[in-house]
Amino acid sequence: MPKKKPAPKRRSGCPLNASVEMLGDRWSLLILRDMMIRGYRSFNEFLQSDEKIASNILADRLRRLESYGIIATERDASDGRKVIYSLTAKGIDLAPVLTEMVMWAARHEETGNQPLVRQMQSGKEQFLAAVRQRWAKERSHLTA
Amino acid sequence: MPKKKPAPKRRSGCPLNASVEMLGDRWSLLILRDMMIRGYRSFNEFLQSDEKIASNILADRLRRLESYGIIATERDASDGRKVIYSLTAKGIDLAPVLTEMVMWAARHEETGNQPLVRQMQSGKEQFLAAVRQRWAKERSHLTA
DNA sequence: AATGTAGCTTGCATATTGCAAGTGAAAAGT
DNA sequence: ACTTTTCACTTGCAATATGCAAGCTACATT
Repeated sequence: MPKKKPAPKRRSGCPLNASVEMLGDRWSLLILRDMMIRGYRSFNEFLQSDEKIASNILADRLRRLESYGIIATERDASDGRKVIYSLTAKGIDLAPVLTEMVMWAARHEETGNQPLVRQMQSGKEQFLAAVRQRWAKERSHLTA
Repeated sequence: MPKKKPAPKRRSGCPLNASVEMLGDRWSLLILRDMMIRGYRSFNEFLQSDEKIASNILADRLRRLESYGIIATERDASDGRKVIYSLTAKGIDLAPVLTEMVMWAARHEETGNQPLVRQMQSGKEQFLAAVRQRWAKERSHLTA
């Protein structure tokens, strides 16, 4: 368990409010989905995602997510233009939140019946384990 | 399982995007928390909640949540001024989402160490069962 | 050297939010 | 009965956030 932040001034002390202040907007969770499920890691990949986020908003959200410790940025060693965005442990811990949101919408709304949904429904815990494992593998070069 | 809505035009077909379009703002989930966990049912109760939502925003969010079928409204039989807001089945199905968001923040942020958090951590499934049971009880007058 | 690419920033129009005050109908108090 | 409160909002307006198109800078490629 990583150390917790001393919490900036919030509207209330409720943990749900903390989550909402960090993630409660129309883009942050979609960026995290792209990182967690699709393996996106660069600015241009996020830009080209289905929902078509504007580049100024994307830049702002990446900055915010980093300031919360949910994602980390590093420069690409072999290409000085590229920035690599990756999930921190705190970010990967959001997997259960995303999973529940996907399952809820799949259950109550007419959405694309992506393979993702079936994968989640057929075994939530296995799905989460797979996400975590992939994440650990991708990070291995940082801790090695 | 209730019938799904034919989905208004969305930015994408991803179920997570559907969830974010319905719930991705700074207030909706807090209103649902108040209904689900605190048992709030009236406009004034929501207004007085810790985070101090503005009355125009509250009115707008209640309208939106109703339009999505997440909450229902009825007039109070014994007081013609009062409107009673309650969760639908679709709304109560958000309990796992709220739970995961609370547990995530409690784990990674310095938030008030409410009894709620401990209750959730000590047994998520029991907590969810309790919420659902309380909800079923409150609704019994409607289905009787 | 010229062209392309990645990750942004800037300017500006539009939409959303937040604050304070006000409204109308119904209930409670006198 | 009539005055005051309560409840669920609405309105006006300033501040903030969002979205679009274009531009910019540091690399990288040819």
